Amino acid sequence: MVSIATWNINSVRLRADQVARFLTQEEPDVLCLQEIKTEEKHFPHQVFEDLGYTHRAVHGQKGYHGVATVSRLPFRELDRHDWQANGEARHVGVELLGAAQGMVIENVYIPAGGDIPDREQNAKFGQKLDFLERMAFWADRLDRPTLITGDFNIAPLDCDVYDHKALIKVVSHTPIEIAALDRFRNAHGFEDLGRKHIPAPERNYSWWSYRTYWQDKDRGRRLDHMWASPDLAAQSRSHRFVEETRRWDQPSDHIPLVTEFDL
Amino acid sequence: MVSIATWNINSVRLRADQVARFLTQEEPDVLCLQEIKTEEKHFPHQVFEDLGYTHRAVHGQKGYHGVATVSRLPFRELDRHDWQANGEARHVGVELLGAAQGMVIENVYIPAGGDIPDREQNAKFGQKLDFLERMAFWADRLDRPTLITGDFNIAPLDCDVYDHKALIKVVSHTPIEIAALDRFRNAHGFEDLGRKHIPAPERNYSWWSYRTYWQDKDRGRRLDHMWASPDLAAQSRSHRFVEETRRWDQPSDHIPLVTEFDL
DNA sequence: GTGCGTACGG
DNA sequence: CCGTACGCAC
Repeated sequence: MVSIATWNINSVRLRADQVARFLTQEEPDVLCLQEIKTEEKHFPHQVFEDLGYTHRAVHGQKGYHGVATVSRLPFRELDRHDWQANGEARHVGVELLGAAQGMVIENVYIPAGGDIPDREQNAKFGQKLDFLERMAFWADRLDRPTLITGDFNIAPLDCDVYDHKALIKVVSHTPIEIAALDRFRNAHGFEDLGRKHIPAPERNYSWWSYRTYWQDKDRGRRLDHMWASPDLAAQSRSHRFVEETRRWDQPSDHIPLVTEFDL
Repeated sequence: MVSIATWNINSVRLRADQVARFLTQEEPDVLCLQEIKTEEKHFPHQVFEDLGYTHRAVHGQKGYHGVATVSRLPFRELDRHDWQANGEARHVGVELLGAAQGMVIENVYIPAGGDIPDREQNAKFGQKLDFLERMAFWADRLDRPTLITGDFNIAPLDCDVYDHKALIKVVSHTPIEIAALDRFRNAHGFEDLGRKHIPAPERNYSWWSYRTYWQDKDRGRRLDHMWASPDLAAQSRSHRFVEETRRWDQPSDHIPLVTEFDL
């Protein structure tokens, strides 16, 4: 049994203790972090080292974005794709060794895309769509059991947001983004583990805006995902979202997801 | 018995809980704060109100400087001098009413003066000297029992710094500043209560640089003072500096002083 | 709302 | 080193 977690931590330095608490409590074999918001030289390596997460691939940059994959199983780092070719740190890929030999874990932070869902008016939205197209091109050539996980910044299903009709024109839930995400998924035939294990239309949010935190309206969206190649998906045994982190002090706006695989 | 305290708090909002802890523990009748670093509209009034400090004179500004005098004895606010005439909030004066009728408490935050002790090269140093000259002119006309207290940003005696020879050219301990401070003191005949009660050359520091905090060299300076008119000084019964606040979490770089008067 | 960079003052 | 303000991104 191998368990893999993902969490957009929104600053790994500020929340190093929360990450430690999560790792101690959930004991995943691998944790994929997004928005670490630091260069590797300031990554809190010791916190992970002390908890047995001695294998780490940190792809960081100053202030924004940044991803890291930490593991207590040995792995080999494969690549760091820059699908926008703009130098942003949004991906790191590793291949597990040992017990889970051969499993590839792609950790990605897809661009948020700005506020206006129109590439003429908003270059960031165009970049998000282009990023997804390039990911689709890349996925088409994948030929190994792959888990791609992270913050996709898209809530694809109607039931992935608290109000489908209200959000259909809001970046993260527009038809054009969802179509681009679908092309990417179909390019490899990924299976959406979130909805394999928690079937639609069940509530399954992973993100809540800080701006409406104080309200208790539960205005969530499912922006974080774990997608697996068909053969690997068949080996997934459980999947859960760890919502209690939201109730910790100064929480991230995202919660972690954890999947267990029979391998 | 009336007890008066002074503390450069270095942000009263960030350290409102530390101020509350200090007030609960030491129970001074009056506390003079400097570097509150906030406009009055964001001053944590309720914290003081809840502890019985229902009389407050807050002279704040956005981001920098700012002084406040809080009291559980009634007082009347007298004035807010702007000796630099540059709009900075560096002084507030009050007159105690009731039990301690007639005692005037002048709360002041003298400019730090920049890094270079030369008014040709460093305008801030000139402003500090000018500020002191204007205070001397003002002090010459005082005719009531007055306590002037706060962060004077000058360590006048050789024993008021950890290394007299090393600091003689460092702003806060240069002969020209000390001479200006002496003129101010002599203009009214103030008595330095810190050295009345803790005679030179006894260790008596009130400030340590954040830059050398991690060292434990005790590189302190006596920058905070309580000076009294001769008649009032004769009524002072005890004086102490409350160094334990330095060991609290995220401490101010200054510690509080407390004086008790027999009146 | 909450994070980080930068700039400024100490 | 440690505060605040501001701008930017999400």
